[in-house]
Amino acid sequence: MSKGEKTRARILEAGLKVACRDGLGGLSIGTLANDLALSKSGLFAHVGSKEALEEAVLKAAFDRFVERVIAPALARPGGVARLRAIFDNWLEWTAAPPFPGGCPIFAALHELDDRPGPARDRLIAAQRDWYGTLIRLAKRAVDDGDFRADLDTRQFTFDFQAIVFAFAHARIVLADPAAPERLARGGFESLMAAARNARGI
Amino acid sequence: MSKGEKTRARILEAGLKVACRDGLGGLSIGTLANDLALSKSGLFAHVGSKEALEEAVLKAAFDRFVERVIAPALARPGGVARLRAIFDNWLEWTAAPPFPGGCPIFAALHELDDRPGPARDRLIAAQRDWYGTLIRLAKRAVDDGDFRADLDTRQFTFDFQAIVFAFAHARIVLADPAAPERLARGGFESLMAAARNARGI
DNA sequence: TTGAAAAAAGAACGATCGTTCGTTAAATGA
DNA sequence: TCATTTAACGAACGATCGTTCTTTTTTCAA
Repeated sequence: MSKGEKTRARILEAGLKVACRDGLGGLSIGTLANDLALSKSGLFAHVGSKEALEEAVLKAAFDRFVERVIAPALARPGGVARLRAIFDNWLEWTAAPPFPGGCPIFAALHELDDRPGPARDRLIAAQRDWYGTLIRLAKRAVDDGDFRADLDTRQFTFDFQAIVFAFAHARIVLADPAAPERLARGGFESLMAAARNARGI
Repeated sequence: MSKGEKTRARILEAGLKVACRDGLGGLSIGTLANDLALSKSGLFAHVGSKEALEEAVLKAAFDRFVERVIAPALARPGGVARLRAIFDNWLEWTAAPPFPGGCPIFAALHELDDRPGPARDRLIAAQRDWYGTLIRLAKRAVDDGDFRADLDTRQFTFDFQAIVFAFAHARIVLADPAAPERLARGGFESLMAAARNARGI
């Protein structure tokens, strides 16, 4: 790893931190350079442009999400076990993202949803992949015989995601710090129970 | 209505439009003044400061939400009818907020969640009120005899909100434009069915 | 119609933004 | 060790940011 690559990694790490707290729009080449004890132009040379920096930071967020949420879950056997692991990991990711401040991907989604361009396209494509992954896992659970054969896997995925989004919201809003997780797990178990095969699992 | 009041109303309307598209952070006194064919200083005199402008625009968003989502629903009789009306209105609000670009309140929540201050406090307080309103309506539905007596109204409210959040997300992400509403209504009917009194309604 | 009050304009401020350029310092491979 | 590539710096740019003044125009009531 050359010096340049090392510096770039430091930049993306610091950028991810800022993005968690203030979103992609909160990124500033000047303040980022200050944080890293670099000159503005020195940092600029590494990233090429503000837009490229935003994209690189977003990609770093994706990589982290895969590493923390998806990959460990896919190591589990079977659809249900993987779905449960994803739920756990996702909740933890939401409660404690790479850096304090909230999920950077979720923040980017709200920042880019009305700013057409390649960054938005890439982000939406990634979200569709995510949808697809969850649907595939639900189908797998059906094939495993753990979920009902007539389960609407799209609806299941929608409801699955809904719980996590509401969890993220409740964490910000509700006064009782234990409530969000309790509510999210309550909703999740109901969802799983409703999806279960009649014979139970 | 004096001239000043009229101009201020125009400012807030235009500000709300910008906030829907780019969030509160996207507000700029300069560009806002340009849009309204005003001078920067002329507009500034009306709002006092950037922060005050953000707060005023956020308040305008709240007022609009009450007007479009809450008030019409509270005109209905009984807890269930009001919950159904709120769901319908909220979905429509999410799909077509005052101006194109997404719910300004939701966007503000993500912008302010890590920026302590009176604006954040007011926003969170409003969200708690909203939670409280939904819980109260669910209790009302229990009292009406339409919902199960042992219903966990907090869990119901959590699940209720979850569906709308997932709807907002799906609208941005999913390719099929009809899918989000279909999924949201599917989830909602399941939720209502599970909450219903055994005797049915 | 006149005169006070309110509204809007205009110019300038310090700061920060992303970006470009030319130059210096450091790392790297032969 | 030396030559060359790479990394980082420093200064400056035009633009925009929120804000503060002073001045001009408009509104509105007596």
